[in-house]
Amino acid sequence: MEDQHIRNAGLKVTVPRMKILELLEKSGQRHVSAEDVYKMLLEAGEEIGLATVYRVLTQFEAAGLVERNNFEGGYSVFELNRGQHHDHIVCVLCGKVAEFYDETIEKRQQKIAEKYDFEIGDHSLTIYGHCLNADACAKRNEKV
Amino acid sequence: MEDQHIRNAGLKVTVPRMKILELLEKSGQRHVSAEDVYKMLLEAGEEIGLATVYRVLTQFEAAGLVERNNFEGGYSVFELNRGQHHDHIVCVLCGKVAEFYDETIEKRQQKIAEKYDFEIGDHSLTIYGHCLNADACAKRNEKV
DNA sequence: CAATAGATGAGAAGCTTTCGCATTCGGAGT
DNA sequence: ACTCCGAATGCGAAAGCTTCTCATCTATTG
Repeated sequence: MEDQHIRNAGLKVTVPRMKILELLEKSGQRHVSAEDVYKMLLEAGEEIGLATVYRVLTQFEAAGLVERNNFEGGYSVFELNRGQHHDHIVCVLCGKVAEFYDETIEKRQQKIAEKYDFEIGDHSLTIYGHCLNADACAKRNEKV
Repeated sequence: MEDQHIRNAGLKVTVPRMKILELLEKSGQRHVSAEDVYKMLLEAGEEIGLATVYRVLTQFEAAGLVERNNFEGGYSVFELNRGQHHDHIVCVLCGKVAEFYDETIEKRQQKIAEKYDFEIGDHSLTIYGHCLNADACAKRNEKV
């Protein structure tokens, strides 16, 4: 159950925390921002403050429940930590994110980290590019 | 000459633009923020506005003169585009940045991009980790 | 050297995120 | 169930980075 995850993190099981965790589970592979979470919960009729969303997401991150990614755009996005490590490829134009796992890159990455005296943490590698899927990207191009 | 670079970008050759470009050249491999540039120029006795620094850096980026990186920390850092492609490994604690180039990763990266219908642009890949160099990182740990 | 389109600086404003504080709530012990 | 205390919440204020507005100034062209 979700409440155990929260309890294990040393946090009290509260309505906002449960709702946020449920929402992240429902979001699947989608990467949501704090604002997204806030708005979705408001629309779902929940009474919640934006500050709480930020606080809870930060706590969940510290507890390893969620992962935070700072892609281009000036804000953070979050996704549930499902235990299976993966990296991201992000479109710098439309913000689209795909997840991938590549053993070769994983190994080379490790070598490079050693060489430069780094230790790789959880979320570690992001490829930036432009996605060629016209739908999403075209829209952004017009705005920019 | 630097002024030709600016001219080629379709921009007027002005004092602020020249000073910013010179400063980036002097900064070498260091990754500087807009605020850094602003303060350095002020200290050097230049009369310049922060808004101008942001504007010029954005224009230089669009012109391919500089590269912008959004590492963790909530702000952008810039470096001169020297034509030689490289990627970054960044310490999420102290912000230290190292540059590297790895042919193997470069190829795999390309494959992954194709697979997910992406096109890789200029600055494309960032590895995040913790640097093990006690000096810099220890300082940040105290603050956090 | 004059005209004009473009660039600048200063401050206001925008956006994401954090902080401070009074109020409310979860959960351990009775 | 009841009480109590520390923890959590929501709100508004505030902080940090970045962009916008606009009046003034400047680089370029003829």
